Amino acid sequence: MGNKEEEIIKAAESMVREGGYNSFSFRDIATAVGVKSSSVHYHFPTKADLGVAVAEYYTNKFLSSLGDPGQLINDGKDPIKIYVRAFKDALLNDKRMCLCGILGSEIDGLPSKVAAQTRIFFERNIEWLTIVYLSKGSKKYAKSKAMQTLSLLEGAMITSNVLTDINVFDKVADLLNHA
Amino acid sequence: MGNKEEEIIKAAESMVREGGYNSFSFRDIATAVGVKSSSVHYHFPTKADLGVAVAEYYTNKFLSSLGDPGQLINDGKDPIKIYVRAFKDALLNDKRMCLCGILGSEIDGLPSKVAAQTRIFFERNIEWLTIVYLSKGSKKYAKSKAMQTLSLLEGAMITSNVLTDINVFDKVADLLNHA
DNA sequence: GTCTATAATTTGATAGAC
DNA sequence: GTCTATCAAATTATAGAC
Repeated sequence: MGNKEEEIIKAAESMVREGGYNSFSFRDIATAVGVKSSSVHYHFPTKADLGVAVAEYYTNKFLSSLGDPGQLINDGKDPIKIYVRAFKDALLNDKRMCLCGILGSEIDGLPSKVAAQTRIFFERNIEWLTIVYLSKGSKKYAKSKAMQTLSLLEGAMITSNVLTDINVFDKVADLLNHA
Repeated sequence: MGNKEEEIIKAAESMVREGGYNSFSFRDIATAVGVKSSSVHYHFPTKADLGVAVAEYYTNKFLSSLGDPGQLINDGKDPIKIYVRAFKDALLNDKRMCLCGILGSEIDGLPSKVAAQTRIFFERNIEWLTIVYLSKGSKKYAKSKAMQTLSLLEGAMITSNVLTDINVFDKVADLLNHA
């Protein structure tokens, strides 16, 4: 991936996470990275292409930050703690929603290929969590637990953001310690 | 509220819930209710005005559908069951996200008065749930539990919508029965 | 209250020079 | 790869007739 491509994707990530897929234009992106909008179109022909690239970039970044669940378990670490921390970091460092949480909430209005890529974020996260819960012994409900954890944290980010109180995230996430 | 105003608000509600605040235009609304866009501006001078009205309308509709929590408790009903059911109804009947879940995820990109009205939805829902959890005896954690329940259900709607599987909602909401 | 007309700006996108 | 120039369509919004 060229340097400019990554710059564009990062600018777009920030803008989607601030106000959603329809909240920014190619000109906004161009200004942010110091080129003209036609140059952005050179790298990403359509807005949907850019949307797909951003969702894919974010998904890979997020999942690789988690590490391999099997490895974490072998190392005696608590993968759920790490998972919760990853969401909180997104909220703390970037002071923003989860990219795929926003895209997910808007999914019925997205171009189909952006919607498809958004779905992949959810599927890969559920896979990751399912492996963890399987290792904890809940054979039958591992996938349900995975979906609960993901949903709770997406919701926690929204509520925390709406109430502009970072402590809300911790209070909500604490449910995972008592379930 | 005039009849046309309500028609406009309902059309806008549907469109926001499909793709967010920036996914529709005054012309879209006008076409949907059979008038010209200038007529929509007559009722709601700016888009932010319409956004506020929609968020307020949705909040009142949702909370009055729940009923009074004290009354429900007195009647020996389970308010949490009713609360979960209200979210599921929104998903089932309208086949759409929670309006304020979408607006909440986009909140940093919304006009400030729309953001403020969105915040009110969250606050009023937390108040409602806090009354319920206080009655169940958890004095210290009632508000935290309220925020957990609201967040879980908002997340459940997103995940269920993204995976286009209504059963996901039930599986996620089931966490409330084991916490 | 709704219409026609229109303004001013923004949008996603393309053609072609350098 | 980036630029200038440009396009057609869409956007929010207003003025004024009916």
